[in-house]
Amino acid sequence: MSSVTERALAEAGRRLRTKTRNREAILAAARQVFAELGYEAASVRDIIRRTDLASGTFYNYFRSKEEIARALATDAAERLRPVLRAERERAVSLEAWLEGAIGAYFRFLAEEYGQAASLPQLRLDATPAQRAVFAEVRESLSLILGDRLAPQADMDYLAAGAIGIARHVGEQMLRRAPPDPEGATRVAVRLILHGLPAAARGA
Amino acid sequence: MSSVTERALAEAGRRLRTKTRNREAILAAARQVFAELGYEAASVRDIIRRTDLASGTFYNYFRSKEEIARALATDAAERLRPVLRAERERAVSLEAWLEGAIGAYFRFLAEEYGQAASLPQLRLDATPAQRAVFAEVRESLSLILGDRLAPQADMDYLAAGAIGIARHVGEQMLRRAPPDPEGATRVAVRLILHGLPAAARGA
Amino acid sequence: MSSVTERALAEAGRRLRTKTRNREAILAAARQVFAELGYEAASVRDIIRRTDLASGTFYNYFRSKEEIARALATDAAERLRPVLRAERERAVSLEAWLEGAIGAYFRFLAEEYGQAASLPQLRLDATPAQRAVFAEVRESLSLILGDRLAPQADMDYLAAGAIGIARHVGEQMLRRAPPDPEGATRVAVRLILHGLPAAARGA
Amino acid sequence: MSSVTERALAEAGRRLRTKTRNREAILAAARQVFAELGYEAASVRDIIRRTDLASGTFYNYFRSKEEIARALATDAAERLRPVLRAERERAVSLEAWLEGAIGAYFRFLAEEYGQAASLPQLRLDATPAQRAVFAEVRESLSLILGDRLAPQADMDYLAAGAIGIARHVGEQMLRRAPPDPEGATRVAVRLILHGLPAAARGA
DNA sequence: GATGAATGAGTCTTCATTCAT
DNA sequence: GATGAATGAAGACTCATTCAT
Repeated sequence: MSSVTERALAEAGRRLRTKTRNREAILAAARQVFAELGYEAASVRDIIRRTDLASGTFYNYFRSKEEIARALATDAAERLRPVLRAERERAVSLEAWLEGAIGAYFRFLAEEYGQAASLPQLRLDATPAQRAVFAEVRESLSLILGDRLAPQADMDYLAAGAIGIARHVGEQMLRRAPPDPEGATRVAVRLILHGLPAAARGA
Repeated sequence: MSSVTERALAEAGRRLRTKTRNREAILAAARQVFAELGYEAASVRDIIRRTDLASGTFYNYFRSKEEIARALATDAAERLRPVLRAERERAVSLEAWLEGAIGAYFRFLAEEYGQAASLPQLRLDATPAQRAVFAEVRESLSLILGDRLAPQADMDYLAAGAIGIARHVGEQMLRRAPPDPEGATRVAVRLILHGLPAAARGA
Repeated sequence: MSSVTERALAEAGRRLRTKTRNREAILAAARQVFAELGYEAASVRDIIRRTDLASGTFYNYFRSKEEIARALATDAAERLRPVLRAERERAVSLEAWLEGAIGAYFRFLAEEYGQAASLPQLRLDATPAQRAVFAEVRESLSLILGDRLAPQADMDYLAAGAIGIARHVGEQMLRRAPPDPEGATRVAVRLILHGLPAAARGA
Repeated sequence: MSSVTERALAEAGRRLRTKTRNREAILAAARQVFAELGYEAASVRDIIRRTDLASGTFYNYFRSKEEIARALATDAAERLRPVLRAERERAVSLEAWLEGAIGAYFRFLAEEYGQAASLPQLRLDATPAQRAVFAEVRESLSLILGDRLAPQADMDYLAAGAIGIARHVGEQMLRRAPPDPEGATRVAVRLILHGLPAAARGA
């Protein structure tokens, strides 16, 4: 291998690594900023200011503010969904599935937003990938409940309720430092399985 | 009473009524616009365009866009809180209180946002008045659960879970036309009282 | 008429006059700037800087940079066309028509761009109104030439040639201070009617 | 001659050829892009994207976008001028000179811009070389007209008229696919020599 | 108090140019 | 000499807010 080729390869490698590093830095900054200010209030300059890059550089990586927001949301949803799916396949009972799925979600939240000075403005149904997560949950519930599901039961309301528990308990968890995914999971699962009085009793 | 004074009084009355009417018109328009577009995307011109007033007039009633948003949130919370408080005082059981409180909340949502073309971006903890609602709920729960509440129980998580159910089922309800506060209340109450499997069974 | 109404009317009148004045000021500034720099190189700030208005004010009068450019072009074309049309109807001979039309065009140029420090970047075929002017000329020529027009004659080339003369002689005229529409018209008409040698002879 | 020297020479030759090839490639791309988009709207990236070079490489060949535009204009003018000069020297009559010069100009246009999807924004007087072409034409006309030129004749207007014909008929020609330099030349020459009525008669 | 045009700071985005490799 | 990512100045445009009438 000629030294010219060698050098070119080394160069390409280095560049690729820099690009990846920059991309990650921008994504991380955007995650924080969106969490703190919300999509609209966050400006591209807010994002780029948290990196050591120049404003124009942002646009070498993302075509627009909207694109990075979508990328972030899609990315989160796409990392979450296979985990939920795996939990569904592994689960032998509603309880087991809830523990797996909610635990995974809370650990994900803690990792993703544990650093952020503030709470994310989660909109669970904005992008296709996010809608897919919602559908995944709804479908898993139907499947696992099976014939315990009365015909007149309103699956949309029930799934909304379960997701509501997970999201609000999750938010509450993020308010604490350090976040405690295990404890939060225990409460959320009990709430969903047995209701508030039972959960309050510590059952 | 001289007729001069009389006339002045009449005049003052008329003015006051106009002021109140304008203020209400602006608040109503803002409620709609914020619900449809969210706080940031909504512009003062969007709001004022839905009234028959001029843009400058907005600032005779509210100091800024932020102030009207806060006023709206506070106003909603202040209308909701006494209702919740009344329900607490009247309630003879957890079930009765939940039915009263959630029913009131859902009817409130339906009235307030039933018209809006889109969902409100509620942030239940932004203003003092909103925080007060959260505290109200938390306290009511503590009170009503009484000694059924194990010492190690995490009241914040539990309240968050209950509120999560109410908010997400409420949002789901708003997606339907027409909204059905009674049905939604029934599901939410069952979920909170007995958990998902029981609610699914239609218990 | 109550003094309230009176005052309101006076107010409305004053405002209307201010609006008209501002609009004219912006148009005049834009005319200059576009002439000096060309459409692309000219910035809205260049335009607004030549008025005593603030940058945002521009957008109270024109939706965009493109719109004002179109407005300017359309406006010029729409002032020119009826004049050309009138000349066509009045003309008893090709010579009379040319003198009328070219004279009108040159006087128009002198008025419109005589002040400008530099030459306009005229694009005679960009907007519909401009195309209409070109069509007007082409049609007038056909009509007036009548059966003196050989069947194989290429009207597009001929009209282009006549217009080329008018535009280049016109530009040349604008380079002189003060511009001399009469002299320029005389040369252009002779050139078109009899060709260069005859015009050179001063025929 | 040592083989080291030989190899160095070969190397130098190869480099020179590469440099020339790259330069030509960039110029050709720029010619197209400027013709299609105009100077301002064209970006250096547009130009470089039509070559197989990298964006930074552009600046090894041209100091700036402005420089390449000037180079292009100068280059065109410098290729055109000797042809016009030769025609002047060869010409035995005004007609012969016009046929030679305009024919050369139209063939030049057809070659240079025939491919372009759109028309060039020619500004015949921007660069020194372009001004030289104008002067060349003006001078040739004076010379050839000789004493047929009345003392009071305005040579600037006359030259402008002739050039106007050539440019507009030339543009018209470029609008047709394929361009027809011979036909266009015939019309332009007749127009200049005898005027519009004669040209229309097909004389 | 009502009006609505004027203001100018701030937003997203583009692009000529530089520079480390 | 070639590469292509980084830079940051500059542009078009928006909008909360002010203010003369």
